[in-house]
Amino acid sequence: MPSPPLLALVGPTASGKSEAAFVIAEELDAEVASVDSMLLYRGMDVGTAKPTPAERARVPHHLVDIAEPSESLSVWRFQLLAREALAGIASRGRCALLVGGSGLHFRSIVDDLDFPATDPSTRVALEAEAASLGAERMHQRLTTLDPEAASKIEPGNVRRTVRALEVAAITGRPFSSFAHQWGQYPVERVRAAGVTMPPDALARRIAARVSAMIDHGFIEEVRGLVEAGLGGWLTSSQAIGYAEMARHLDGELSLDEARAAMVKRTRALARRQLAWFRRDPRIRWFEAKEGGAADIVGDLVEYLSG
RNA sequence: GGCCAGGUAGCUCAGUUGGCAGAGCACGCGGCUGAAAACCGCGGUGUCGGCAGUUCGAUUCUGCCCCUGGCCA
Repeated sequence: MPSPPLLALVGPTASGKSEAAFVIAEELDAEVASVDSMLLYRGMDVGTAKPTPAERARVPHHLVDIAEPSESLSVWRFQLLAREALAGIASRGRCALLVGGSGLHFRSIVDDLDFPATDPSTRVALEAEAASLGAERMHQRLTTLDPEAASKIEPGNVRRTVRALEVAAITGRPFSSFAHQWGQYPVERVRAAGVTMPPDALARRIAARVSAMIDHGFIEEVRGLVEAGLGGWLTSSQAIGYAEMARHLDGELSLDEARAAMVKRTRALARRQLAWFRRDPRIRWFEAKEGGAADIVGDLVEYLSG
């Protein structure tokens, strides 16, 4: 890890992180490394509230627009690319400002998580088994193979159960043996500021942002992506708004229903993001009001510049 | 004004032959290592419209009142 600690600005979606990040990065002469699982995809701009090219020309942004929506960029690959990006920033003698709300991606950068390998054919076989046997039977099998992992994964969670079985099958090691660092949060690695906001203020910002997206070409953006093949189990097709708007274009949902679903999912996302970051003891929290993180940028700069 | 239907959780409603009120959604909380904006789990938050009456006990039965919707004037 680079000797000046990594700087980070985290928090729930719609809290104004990106906006504040420009100012902070300029103040601190930093480059932004996005920690966002959806900003990775090219062409998904409006619905992800991606900083515009003009904004990104002002301050260099990394880990944005590095994959096609038709591919799924896993956390594992994100970690590799993030390390490259960070090395590049360090080689320029600048410091990196991590900005985003994807908790696992954040930890993949600051905590050197060791993601065990995957194998498509093993995965497919296990998924087929799970489909016929059911989640509980797979979970029972995991209990005999890796009791520790099984105790942490809910019996109804097929996806994680299958993944744990897959890891055991390919690596010969129990899935749980890869999670050693999970409960550790090395403080020296990162200086992180977190943005919170009163729940009702955040809810209003989310509703306003969803409406603004729809007014600024989101429907056209999704139409184009669907025509280009977005759909199925692609990561990109599960992004909030894209799934709902595709259904609207299919005539399954009215525009108002799609809008309401977007707001609902975004609020649920914000809650989960907060739950994720809340227990990271490294994060120093700053409460913003209706105006979002931009209004408290002075405090953020002061803390991050240490 | 008359007749009918209804008033129970933030919303839509169920229910109690009279015995501490319950579903879905919303909301809150939690978990998380190669799909993570994914995936999974936990939690009922309440003057049962108001005031009287009957009763050991009323959200439930009775009376009056208030409110909402529909139909008729």
